Amino acid sequence: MAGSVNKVILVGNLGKDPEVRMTQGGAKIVSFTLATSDTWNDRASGERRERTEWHRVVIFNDRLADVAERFLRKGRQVYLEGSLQTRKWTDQGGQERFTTEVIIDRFRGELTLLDSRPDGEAGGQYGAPAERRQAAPAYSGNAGPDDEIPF
Amino acid sequence: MAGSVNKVILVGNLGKDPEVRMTQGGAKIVSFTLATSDTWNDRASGERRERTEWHRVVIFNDRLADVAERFLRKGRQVYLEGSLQTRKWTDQGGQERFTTEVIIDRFRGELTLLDSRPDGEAGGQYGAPAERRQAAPAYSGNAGPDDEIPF
Amino acid sequence: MAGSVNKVILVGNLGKDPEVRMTQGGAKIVSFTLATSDTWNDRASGERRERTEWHRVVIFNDRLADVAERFLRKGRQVYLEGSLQTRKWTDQGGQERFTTEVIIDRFRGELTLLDSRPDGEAGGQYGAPAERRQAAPAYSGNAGPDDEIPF
Amino acid sequence: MAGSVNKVILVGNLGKDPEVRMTQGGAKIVSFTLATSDTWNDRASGERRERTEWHRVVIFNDRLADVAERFLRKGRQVYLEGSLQTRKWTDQGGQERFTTEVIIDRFRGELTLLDSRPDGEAGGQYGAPAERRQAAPAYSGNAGPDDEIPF
DNA sequence: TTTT
DNA sequence: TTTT
Repeated sequence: MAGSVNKVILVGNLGKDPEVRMTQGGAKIVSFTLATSDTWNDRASGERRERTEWHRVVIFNDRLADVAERFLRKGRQVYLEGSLQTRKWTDQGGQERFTTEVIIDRFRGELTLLDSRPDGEAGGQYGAPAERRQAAPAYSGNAGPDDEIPF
Repeated sequence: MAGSVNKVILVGNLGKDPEVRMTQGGAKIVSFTLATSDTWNDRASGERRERTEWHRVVIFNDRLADVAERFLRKGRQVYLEGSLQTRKWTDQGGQERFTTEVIIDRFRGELTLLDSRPDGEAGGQYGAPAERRQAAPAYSGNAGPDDEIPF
Repeated sequence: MAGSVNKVILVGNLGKDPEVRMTQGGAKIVSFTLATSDTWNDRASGERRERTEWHRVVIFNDRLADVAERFLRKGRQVYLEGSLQTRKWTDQGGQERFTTEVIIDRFRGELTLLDSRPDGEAGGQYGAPAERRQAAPAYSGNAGPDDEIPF
Repeated sequence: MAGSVNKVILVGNLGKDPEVRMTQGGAKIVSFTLATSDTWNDRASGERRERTEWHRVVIFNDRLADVAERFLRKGRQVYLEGSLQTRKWTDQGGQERFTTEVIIDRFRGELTLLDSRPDGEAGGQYGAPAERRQAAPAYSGNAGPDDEIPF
């Protein structure tokens, strides 16, 4: 392959609080769904139409998994970069299924919180835990190692 | 929605010649699969690993559908931008299935051919039709209207 | 040229209200500066460092120039895509100078407002004019033509 | 800053072989100019117009600086991601000048070679050194640390 | 000049 | 399931 690029850029809002799970090896994996929305005027009717797209995001990168666990909550707006990956799995009936996810792993991906909320007004609006209320609410980072992350 | 972004950027190679179909309304739809590839050294074994990801791309934009039909062929390397869309369909057994595609439509998307081949050396390498051999082999365009496309 | 890509993606805040000017031909041109910021821990001292980068953005696209004029104000957070262009000019001393700008023109570019403010709480925070207070505060659009813009 | 993004994506060709220099601290810095090109039909005359844009790229990331030094040559086509940075300097007359560059540093950036050339046909076309002729000609990497780079 |  |  003469060089390839597989990149997704999303700005959207979390549909729910993220799910956190640990691998047997002790690595943290955080996943959530992110909504993006398009609105347009229908050509025929002139009516305003809207379509919401739901994206499944999975973070394998240890550091960004930590950040996601601490700062991401239902409703929060986020900018992220990841790559597309389609995973095969078998359903209860033994049928092959495919699920496409946006992956942030140790190689690639970024996560930036966009709608920082000052302490006072956060008001549990996003179910923010203690950490978020105390920490700087805006975070930005890429998939690099600890000492190379600008925050 | 306080502003959202849904963007995919891919550089890869077509797995097959594109498929062209027409809607009842006479619009052209072109679809193809695009391969991207990652290679890395496994942390444990140190072995070189490779993973190819296949992306399903669908072009609803009339102009870019034309370009894709004329210039894209199996193996050809392309840069493209589109947006993610997951479509629900029902399989033969009546089961709901989901397929995620990269959409280039009248609103958004770009297509740029990267591996232009001068006439002499094309040699049918990509099954290029007459048009491609005669036309300028590198094309770039976005999803805008006819007179706004830079080519 | 075998296909090329020239794309800038920025999320930042306007340093001032945008400037609007008209060409002799009656086209509207809107320009502003956008701040992006990086923070990181210095490797040697461990101190937290910050650097703000200022980007000069110029919108030649009629539709997005209108949107920018109506909705963008000092402090507002925006996502945008454009392309890089370096312009030569001559200073008062007759010396050649170069300025690099992020261009949104009739061919390419996008503009999405990220920090929509409901009427009630906008509070003149961004000097929002009457239009903004009345209109839907979140806007998203690309450089396409009128009837192809999703808003 | 409530989260910001400063990203440039370019696909273009090197204008010259890259320049390599070392800092006093022993870090390698590689810089080059990259051409991107737009062609369009003029609205008034209908004539085909072309404009080439030159981008100044500077790589501070050790690993990618190595890759650039070894594999990049005049004419080579590359995909890269970096961030915009405007640097102030003083010319011989004591006047302040500004230069905008695309930076790939230890925090952010990617570099992917697009026009891989098999050994046989490279033919010194890009002044490829011994390494390039022997090594896998397609390379892709991001700004992460050694053991996290997929190649 | 923004923002946190 | 988000958001406006």
